[in-house]
Amino acid sequence: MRELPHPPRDEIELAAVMQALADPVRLELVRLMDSDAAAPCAALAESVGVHKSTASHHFRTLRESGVTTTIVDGRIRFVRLRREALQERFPGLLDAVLRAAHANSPVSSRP
Amino acid sequence: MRELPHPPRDEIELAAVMQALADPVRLELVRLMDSDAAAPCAALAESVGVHKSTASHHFRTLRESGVTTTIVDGRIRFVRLRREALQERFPGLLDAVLRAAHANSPVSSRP
DNA sequence: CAAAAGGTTTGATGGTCATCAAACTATTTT
DNA sequence: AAAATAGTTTGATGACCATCAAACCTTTTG
Repeated sequence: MRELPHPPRDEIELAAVMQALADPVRLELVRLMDSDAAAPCAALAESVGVHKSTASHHFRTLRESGVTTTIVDGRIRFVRLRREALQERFPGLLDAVLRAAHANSPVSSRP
Repeated sequence: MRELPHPPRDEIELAAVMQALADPVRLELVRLMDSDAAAPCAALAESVGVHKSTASHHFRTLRESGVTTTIVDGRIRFVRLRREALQERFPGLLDAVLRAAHANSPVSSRP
């Protein structure tokens, strides 16, 4: 059970976070992470419908920007949002983005 | 005194706004707009130190994403943040970004 | 009218990025 | 030991983007 490297809280950069959250696929991934806090990468990747190498790239971008942290358990990776770190570094930002992301693609409107 | 076209409030897209705010130069521009609500484009462009055609491109990106509105007065353009529209569409998002941008910038501590 | 001022538009250029496929690594299961 | 699982890495490709320079447009000023 080890953790993949990510930037310390005080070195998280605004432009990098904004960049990470500016892609539709990554926006959808963080929306899913917000709803299901402990989904493995594979499940998330399948939900958004991209190739696994593409998903891997997106998870790396999110992690290196400081948005997520990744925990390796055997051959499975769990990704979760760095809520407290982001709240301390950029208060209200993640909450506002998540709220907007949920409003933009409501789960309840699925047939 | 006419206004350049921009997307109506309900058609502003999250990914487009995030994209617009993911560039360091545009982030600096909106930070300046937050501090000085009525600066003409030329002054802002000079503050961030880019070529005027580059500045023009950035102002267009901000306007077309829904972040700003532009008013033409003679040969001068005034750009301002669409605060109410953004607050209604994505509550708290612009505030959080502006707060983060000000905190990140060593120049002045508050608007 | 001519010149200046404030921007926009149009290339051209270099860089970054999202995507997929294929090969690879590491762990677990059979 | 072999196969399956979960992902990463490494190209390759095509798209988009930030930048500047030069020409252009519109409005104001001399």
